[in-house]
Amino acid sequence: MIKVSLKDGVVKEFDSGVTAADVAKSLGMGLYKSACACRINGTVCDLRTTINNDCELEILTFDNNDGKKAFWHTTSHILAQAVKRLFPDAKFAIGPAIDNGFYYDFDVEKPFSPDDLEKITAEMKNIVKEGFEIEKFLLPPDEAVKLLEEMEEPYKVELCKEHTDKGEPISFYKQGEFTDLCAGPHLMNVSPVKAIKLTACTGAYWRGDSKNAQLCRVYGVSFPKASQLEEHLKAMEEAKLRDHNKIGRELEYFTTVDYVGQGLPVLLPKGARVVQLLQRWVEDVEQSKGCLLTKTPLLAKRELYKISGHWDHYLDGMFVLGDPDDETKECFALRPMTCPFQYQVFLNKQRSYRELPMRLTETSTLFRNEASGEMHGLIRVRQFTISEGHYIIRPDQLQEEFKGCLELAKYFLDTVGLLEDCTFRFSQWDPANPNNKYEGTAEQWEHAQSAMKNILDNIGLKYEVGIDEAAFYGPKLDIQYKNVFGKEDTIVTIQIDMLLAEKFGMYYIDTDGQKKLPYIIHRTSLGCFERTLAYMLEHFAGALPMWLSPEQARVMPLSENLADKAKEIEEKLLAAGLRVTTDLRNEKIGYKIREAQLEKIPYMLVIGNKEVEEGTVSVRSRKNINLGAIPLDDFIKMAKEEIDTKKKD
RNA sequence: GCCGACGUGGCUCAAUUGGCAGAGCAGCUGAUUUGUAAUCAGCAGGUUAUCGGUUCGAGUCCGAUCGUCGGCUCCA
Repeated sequence: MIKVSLKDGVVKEFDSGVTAADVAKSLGMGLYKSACACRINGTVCDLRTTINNDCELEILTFDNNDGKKAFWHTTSHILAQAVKRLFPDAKFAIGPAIDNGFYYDFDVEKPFSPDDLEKITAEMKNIVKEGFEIEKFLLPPDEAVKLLEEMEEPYKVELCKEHTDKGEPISFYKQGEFTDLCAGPHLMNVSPVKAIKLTACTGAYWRGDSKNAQLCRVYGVSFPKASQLEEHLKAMEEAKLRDHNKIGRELEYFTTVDYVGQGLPVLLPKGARVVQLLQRWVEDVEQSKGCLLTKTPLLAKRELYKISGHWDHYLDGMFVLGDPDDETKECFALRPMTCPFQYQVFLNKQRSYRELPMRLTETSTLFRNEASGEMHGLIRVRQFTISEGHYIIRPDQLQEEFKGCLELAKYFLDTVGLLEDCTFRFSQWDPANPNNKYEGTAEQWEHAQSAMKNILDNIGLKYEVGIDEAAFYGPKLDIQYKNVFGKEDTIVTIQIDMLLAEKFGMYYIDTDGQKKLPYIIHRTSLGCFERTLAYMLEHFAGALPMWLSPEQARVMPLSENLADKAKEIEEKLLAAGLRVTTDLRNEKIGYKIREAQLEKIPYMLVIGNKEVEEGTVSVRSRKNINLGAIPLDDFIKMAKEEIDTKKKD
């Protein structure tokens, strides 16, 4: 007999060799039926896993993330089975579960059309009705390869061969006539997959390398119940209503113009105002924390980028003015990064260790010639302005300065309401990167990365590791944020650079009178203003906090007779430093309110005869709360407090 | 750059198998002088993204370009 520890400390005894599914069944048919996978001593496994020793066991249902993933992974196999039936020539690549569903990559002559996807969905439903049991079997590596070769699945053969040198058996899953190489885990049966939706069909490169063949990737999502699928699709639709690319245009924060160019948004007065407010705030806070503001050129000669390494590593990403290959003529390029420009401030004269840390900061406009398919609203653009900084430090100052950068970024992100949804990624190099992306020696990289790891672990920061996500000169701590579609981008990055100082001959005279190389921390504090604004628009669904609202209050007289009084009130509010307009149009109050609500104006101040007599304003907030008549001075006081405290909603 | 979807007044959308480009909102003009999410009437607004092709005839079919959206790759 073995002892199995279950949830809440319950321990039950079973015969050795019992499966996790048997244990689930013994706990109740309800649990058994809804079980998707299990966790044995912390490892996610199949329910068909046999248990031979004492262990901790958790049964995972669809409510659990790992349970969901098993459910979705099985759905991806059902998708593959349906494709095999309808398109026998399709070759199969990979088909994993992802955060919000699953996908499967196929090599097909012609990408699937929306019509094809409908047919495939119908076939998937048939397969679910056929109710196949899912069986797992193991083969020795050579037999596994042989089977996949017989199945004429070249991609699978390639995947399988990578595991053969370990000598361990290779696992396969089989449902009805369909067999797939797979590590699992999977459901016991296809039947629970009741509600399926194939959401998209796109291109994706084999092994994520654009040099490889492009495959046809089908995305989908599935649920045990139709109602859950409906809820999910509804939630997706609602998320799209917060899309900054939609509301940012509707609310007149920005626009784009075909003949200006892709990735070159035009900030309209409201967008420009918010960016201005953010910039002033960031610059002021940074300087109060010991940063020195710089203003450096937006372009430079090719020679500067040759020193920095950007010419070798980043030429494709730069806007070059002149012929880059004609060495006899001057050639300029718009700057894609601030680093080499800001270093010139340090290089201006000989520096002492006493001057370090030298914390340089700049509101820096950058230009990157991104691939045409990459642009997205304000999140991914070709010209953007970033709160960029380079801290030139002594090696012994690394930990403290790095922590300072992180604290600063967290303060900014928290104040604008985005920190709670951020995640942290420790981006490391990949010594095996095939494109010769990284500068420096393995020793230098190990040194920089272990220094960063120590700092992160000392702080106790929770982070994920991203291999091959580093900058060409050093490791990064990336602060990541997801847009309304679930796509993740970097909002803030803090990087340790032990390489570039030497390239630029940046030395300081240390206490011993010797020239020493400093370390450099590259960091943003609030990231790029356009991107941060985009995320704020999504987070707040367009209703930016009062302190950042381009228009904080709107005065609305009930009739044109009160226009003079309304203007007087507007003047007082403007004098108090509030951003206010007056709606003098000859319209009903309901109409004016409706427009102000749709524009997300924080406060609407209704003025009638009663208010004029009393010296009050009737205050309505955009949260649909009528605050009633308030003395004007009291409203000003209330508004100023909300602004001064940078209240988040 | 690659894969897929898409592009009709400022916005949201119509326009039968290829057969007169239309509506609501917004705008302008006038009336209305208003109490917390849309007052009424009139007027104007279009080389259907651009260029080319097929056709008696193209918003509709074909090709190219530009742009938008979702992925891939890349990246703040």
